[in-house]
Amino acid sequence: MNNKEKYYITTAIAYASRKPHIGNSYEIVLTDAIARFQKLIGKDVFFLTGTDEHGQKIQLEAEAKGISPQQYVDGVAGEIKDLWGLMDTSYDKFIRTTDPAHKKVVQKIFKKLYDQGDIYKSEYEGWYCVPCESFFTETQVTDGCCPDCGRPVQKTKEEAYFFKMSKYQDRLMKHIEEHPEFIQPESRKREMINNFLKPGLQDLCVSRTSFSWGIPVDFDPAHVIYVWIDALSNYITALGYDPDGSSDLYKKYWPADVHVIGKDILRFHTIYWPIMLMALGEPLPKQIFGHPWLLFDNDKMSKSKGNVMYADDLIRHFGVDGIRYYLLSEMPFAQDGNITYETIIARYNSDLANTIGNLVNRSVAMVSKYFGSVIPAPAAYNDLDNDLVATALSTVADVKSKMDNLKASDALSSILNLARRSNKYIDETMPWALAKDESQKERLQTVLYNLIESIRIISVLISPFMPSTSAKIAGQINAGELSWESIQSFGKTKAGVNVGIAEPLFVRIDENEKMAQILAEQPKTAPAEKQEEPEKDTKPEVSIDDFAKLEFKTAKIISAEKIEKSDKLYKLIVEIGTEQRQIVSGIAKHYTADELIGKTVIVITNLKPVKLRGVESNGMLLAASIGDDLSLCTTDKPFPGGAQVR
RNA sequence: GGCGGUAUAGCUCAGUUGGCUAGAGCAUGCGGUUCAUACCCGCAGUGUCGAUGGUUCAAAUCCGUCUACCGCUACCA
Repeated sequence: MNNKEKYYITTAIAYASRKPHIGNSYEIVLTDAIARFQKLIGKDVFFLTGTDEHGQKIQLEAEAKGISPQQYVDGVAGEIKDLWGLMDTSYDKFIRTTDPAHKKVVQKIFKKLYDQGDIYKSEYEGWYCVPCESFFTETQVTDGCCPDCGRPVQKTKEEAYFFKMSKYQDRLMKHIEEHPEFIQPESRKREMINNFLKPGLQDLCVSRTSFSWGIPVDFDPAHVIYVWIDALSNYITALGYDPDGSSDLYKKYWPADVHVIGKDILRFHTIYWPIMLMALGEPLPKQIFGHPWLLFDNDKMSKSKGNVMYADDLIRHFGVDGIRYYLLSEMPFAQDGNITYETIIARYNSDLANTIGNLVNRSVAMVSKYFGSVIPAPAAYNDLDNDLVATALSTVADVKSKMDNLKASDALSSILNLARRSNKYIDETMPWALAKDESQKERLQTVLYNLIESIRIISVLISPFMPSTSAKIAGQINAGELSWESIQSFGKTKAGVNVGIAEPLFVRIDENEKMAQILAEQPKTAPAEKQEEPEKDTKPEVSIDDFAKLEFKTAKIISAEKIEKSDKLYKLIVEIGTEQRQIVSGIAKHYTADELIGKTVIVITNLKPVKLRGVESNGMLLAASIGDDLSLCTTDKPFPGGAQVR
C-alpha cells in the first residue's frame, strides 16, 4: 500500500565525549532540512542520527569523573538528544553504538570478514602514544603527534587485526569513476583519489588491545573492535542488517541515498566504508556529502580558544528558526562558513524580520483592515499579477532542483527572492490606494488574494528549513493546504476563510542591546569551561628518576637553514658549551632564520638521533604551543649555551 | 614537497557548454510610499572580474606562467 519512493539519509554519529558546539550541530540541521524536504515532496524518508560511544577517550573521561563509561555516555548522549530536540530535528532513529543490538551485529560483521579472510591477525608496527596508551596508523598521526592528546608518538609493536583494503582498491576506484555524484563536493573526490587510492591503500588496523571500552572481538576477547568497523556500521545495524539475514526495514531502505558528514571524516566514508560494504557483499551508499565547517569569526571553534558557541545559548537569543535559518543560509556548499553574533543579527533582521516577517505582517493586516479578516476571492486580474505568479511558480521548481543537489543555502535565497518579489508587488499595486476607491474593490480583492497565496507558498517552501515559522505563518493566514502538490499551481488558497491576528513573526533585534546582553553572559560560562581544560592534558605522574633520564641544556643557535622540499623544517646548528650539534626542527612556519640565529633555547640533548628528510637530528628544541601558535622556550636573561636545565 | 581548490563591487558571494552596457544580497547615498516590525519600493553608484602572457572575430569564462590565501597529504624526535 505504500509505494512511495524511499529516501534514507544519515548524519555521522556524534562522538559522545562531550557536548557538541554549534559547528557540530550544523550537520544535523542541514540533514534535517534535506530530510524534511524529501518528506515534503512525497518520499518515504528514514532519517538516522546517533552517537559513537566507544573508545579510549571516553574511557578516560569517565575515569576522571569516577563513573563507568556507560554512565558517562548515557549522560552525554542525553545531552545530545536534548540539543537535537531543541534544534527541532525530525530524525526517525537515534542509534547508540552501545546499543546491544548494534554490538551484536558488529561482532558478527567482524567475524564474517575474518572468516572470509578479509581480516587477518598480525603484528602491528605503528605509532604509539605512551600517555594515551594507544596506537595510530601512519596517516592518523597528525603532525607527528597523537591525534587525541597532541603529544609526540613513537614506533612500537602490538598484536592486532587488519583489514585488507588493497584487495578492493580497484573496484572502489572504478565505482568512484563510474558514479561522479558519489563523493560531494567534487574537489574532495580528487583529494581521495590522488592522496589515497592512486598511491595504494594500506591495510587498516581494526582492533585494539590497549583499552577495553569497546566491542570485544568475540573469538579473541583481548581485542576490542576499533572505531571504523564499530562506528561506520551503525548506518546498517540501525536498520537491522544482519549477516545471517537482515530485517525488512534494512531491505527497504538500504542503500543510503546520502550520508551527510563533516569534511574531516570524508576518507573513512568514501574509502573504508565502501570497502567494508563490498566485503560484506552489500550495495554502496549512493552519495556521500562532506559538508564544510562552520567557523567562528573565521577561526576554528575550540574550547581552548574560548570561542565556542552552543546551540542552546544561541537559541535562547535568536530562537530555533533564527539559528536554523542562519546555519542553512550562511553555509556555502563547499567552502567553510562563518558565524559571529553580529552576522546572525544582521541576517535575522534583514531576511527574517524585514523581508519575510514584515511581508506576512503587512499582508495579514491589510486583509483584516480592508476585508474584516476574511480572505477575499480574486476577481480582477491584470498584468501586474503575472510576474508575481510566475516568480512564485519558478521558485517552487528552483527550490526543488537546489535541494535535490543538497544546496540548502541556494534554496533559501530563492525563497527570500520570492518574499522580496511579493513586497514589491505590494508597492506596485498599492492596495491602500485601491481601498480608497470603491470602484477598485475587485482589484483590491485580487491583490490581497494573490499576496496571501504567495505567502502560503512561501510557508510551504520554508517548512523544511524553519518548521515552526512555517506553521505560524500557516496559522496566521489560516492556510488549509500545505502540501507540495498544492503549490504546483497558483491559487489554492481558499477565499472566504478568516485570517488570524497579525503578529510579528520575528521581532527586530537591536544590535547594541543584544550584544551587551551576550557579553554580560559570557563571564558566567567561561570559568566553568576552564575547569575542564587541565585534566584533559594531564600526563600520568612520574618520579624524579623518570625526569632524571632526560637531559635538558641551553643551546645557542648559530645557524639556521631551511631544509629543501619541506615547508616546516629547519636544519639548525646549535652550540651547547663547546659542542656543536645539528638539530632539525619544524618551526619554519613561525620563525625566520634571522630571528633564530643568536637565540638561546632549551634542548633535549639525549634523545635518540633520527633522520628527517634525510637530515640527521640530534635533539629537540622545546617550544610552547597552542593550536597553531608556537613560541620557543628561551632563557629569561641572556645565558650561554651548555647550561643544565632542570 | 605532492595533489586539489579559491582569488569578481566596502562586505558575503552568483556567473551554466567563451558572446551584447559583468550580476544578487547586505552595507552606503539620494528619492518615493504609508498597508506594515523606523518597514517596504525605486534610483545611484564605484569594480583594470588577483598579476602577466597566449588562443579567438569575441574571455571573468579556455591554455601557459606568477603571486596570495585555503584544503588534503608527507615532513615537524
